[in-house]
Amino acid sequence: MSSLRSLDENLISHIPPFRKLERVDIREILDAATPKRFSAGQAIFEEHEPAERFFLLLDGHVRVIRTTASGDQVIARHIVSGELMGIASAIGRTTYPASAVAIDDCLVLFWPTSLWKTFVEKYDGFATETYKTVGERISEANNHILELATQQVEQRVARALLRLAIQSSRITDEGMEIDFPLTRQNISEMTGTTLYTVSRLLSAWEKQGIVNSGRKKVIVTEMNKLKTLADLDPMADS
Amino acid sequence: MSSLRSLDENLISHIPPFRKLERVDIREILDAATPKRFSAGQAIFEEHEPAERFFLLLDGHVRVIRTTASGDQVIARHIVSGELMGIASAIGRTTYPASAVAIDDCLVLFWPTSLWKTFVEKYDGFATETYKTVGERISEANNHILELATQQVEQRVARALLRLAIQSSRITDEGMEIDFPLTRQNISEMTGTTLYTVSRLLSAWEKQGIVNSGRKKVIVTEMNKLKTLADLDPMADS
DNA sequence: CGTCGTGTTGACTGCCATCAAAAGTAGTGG
DNA sequence: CCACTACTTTTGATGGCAGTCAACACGACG
Repeated sequence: MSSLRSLDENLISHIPPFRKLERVDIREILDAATPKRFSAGQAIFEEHEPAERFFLLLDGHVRVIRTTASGDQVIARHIVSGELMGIASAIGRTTYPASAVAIDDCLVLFWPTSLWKTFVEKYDGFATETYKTVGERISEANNHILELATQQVEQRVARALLRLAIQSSRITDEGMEIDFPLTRQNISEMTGTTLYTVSRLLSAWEKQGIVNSGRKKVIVTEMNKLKTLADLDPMADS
Repeated sequence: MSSLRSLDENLISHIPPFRKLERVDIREILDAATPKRFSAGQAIFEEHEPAERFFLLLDGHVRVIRTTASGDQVIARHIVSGELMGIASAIGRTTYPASAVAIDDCLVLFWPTSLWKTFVEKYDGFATETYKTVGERISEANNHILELATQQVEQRVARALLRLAIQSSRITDEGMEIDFPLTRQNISEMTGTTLYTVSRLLSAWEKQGIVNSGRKKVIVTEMNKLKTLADLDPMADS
């Protein structure tokens, strides 16, 4: 609708960090933003790179990835539309702590990191809201640690799917379908296991009618049963 | 030396978040602080409790613990003298995300959470420095996730000991002795394993002359060998 | 129709959790 | 000073969860 030179204010006016701002402020923020498209598979930023920009994902899905010295990959989180990313500057970092890769075609806005300070000082509520986001991500990370340290693979995979279904799925007549391509390998990288084990679990769950999965696709048909697996499962005699 | 009513300014003047402040400011901050002692084993604050205070550890060691629904405990981190803790307010939380327990006798200062905002606004550099701390803790958490997801128990335990030795040890003629009581169970809770496995590892390492351990005590005698175990260990034929 | 990425399954292995029992170490109070 | 208790540590025996390797099936896409 609007040209690249003049982004529509409604694009971001409802998104938490900007929600409390006046139209004028939003106008200013948008005028300072650069929009950019990324196609599926493209890297938006890379780990260890100087954090010269911070981003807002307007459309699409992004995977946040860390890689070990030995080449193993771990998926730290998924970013969905409306979330900020690459906000290393917020926490005094000068490089990105992880890589971000577009899962499907994405539309993002970005700003130079130098503007972060301005945003925080000038726009009331921006700081508070983004630090709340940071806080939530810390909680997520800590929960992840707790899971990895104390739970079995089955529970971890169940939880990962639950989170994805809640965070980013569309409802079909079959159930909740995770709305971006997701392979067994991806799931294994989210849960610290192998693609083989994930495949076996999904096969088993498919037989029990809990999920319905295919190539790069997972539909959760029975949330409740999946929740049972995710919690202190009383270990059904399956 | 100084009475409780008038804390010495040198107590905190060298600590990062306060380092850049004027003496007057430090005076103000100290006058608003309440000092308190905790004896070994006492809880300083508990998970889920409303975060009414934030703390500065002046002396002693503190363990930050999270507990699962099923009763498993995980040690998230250790706090050493000079660190802030319970800074949930910094990241928009209203409750503590974990419990803090005094490992040995501790001396802390605390302030009501309501002062956080004042500190951030009034004292230049305080915000920047503390957010840097937050950033470091996020990195730690993410590294921990990476380890749990990709490494074997042996490497994780080696890394945990390395970190402790670097972060909080005194040098003796035997080597680097971790300077607070630490049991096999504690180590297992840091690394997502069992006390039995930790015991076996330490026994093996003792035979190889890498560590020297006893009841609630660990001395690292060969940092380099431990580092080898912590990294991509090329799997010696031990 | 061939190729490549993805998914499935079986067979095997091994790391590490679990259980059990005994030995070592502080700290206590008689 | 010693016996007693509680906690911590060690070590062996056993079993199972899940990783690894290999082979094949399936589906998408040019």
